[in-house]
Amino acid sequence: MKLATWNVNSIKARLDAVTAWLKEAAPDVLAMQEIKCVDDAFPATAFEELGYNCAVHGQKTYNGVAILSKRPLEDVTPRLPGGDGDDHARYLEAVIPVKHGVIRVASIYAPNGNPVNSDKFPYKLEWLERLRNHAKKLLRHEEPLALMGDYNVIPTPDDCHDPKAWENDALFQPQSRAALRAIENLGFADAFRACHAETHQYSFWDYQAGAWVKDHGIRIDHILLSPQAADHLKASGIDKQVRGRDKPSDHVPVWCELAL
DNA sequence: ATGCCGACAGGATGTCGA
Repeated sequence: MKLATWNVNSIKARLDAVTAWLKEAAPDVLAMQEIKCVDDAFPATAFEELGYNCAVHGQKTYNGVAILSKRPLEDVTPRLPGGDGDDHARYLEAVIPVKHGVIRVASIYAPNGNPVNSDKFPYKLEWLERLRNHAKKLLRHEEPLALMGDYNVIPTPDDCHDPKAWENDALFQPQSRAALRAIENLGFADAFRACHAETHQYSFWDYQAGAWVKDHGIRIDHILLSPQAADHLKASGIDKQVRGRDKPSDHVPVWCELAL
């Protein structure tokens, strides 16, 4: 089965781009982030017409995550445990039946965290720690699990064009990178990195300063696979051509293929 | 330099993203 994640930067503004990509890429599951709409405004019908079931955890104007799946979505659960008073819609989890058992998937939109000297940065780090705690519990199921989304973390200097340009940014702080590594170190594989040794492969290019034309990107959208999922990993990729189309999101789809 | 672009809410322009 083919799994994908895509920060669409408003599903309302991106509906045509998303349906076009779904038709050509035909993923079994798509985790979306930054849908920027409430549940009732989510264009579920357009996806149902393409054969997808929808699970939505929306929010007005900001954030919002969703999961599309050709197979049924069961045990749909929004929100990470903990974080009293955190009302951001940044996490959605579901269980999907497969041939022999299930796969559990999550759509993740981690906080940006800028500027570093504001309370947004500790919120980012606390959120990633909540994700780590939850991921640790999920691993106890010893089942295929894919934590997919916009982690807002550049893992290494080789995952951006110019590390100097990012050294003061929340996405590249040592604490942010350590928080992502702490999740991976529980036993997750970065699907793209597991399949590709080449560096400077990006999933985001800023709208500003000609970042796309100059290939000044960063790799911040990741698919983390539990051992039971990674054992079936066949391929992974980044559909960067999508960034060159009309009215693009600033992120592109990242996908992986599992023999499940 | 903290903007450049783009989406949103609302009805001008400030907030947010990364």
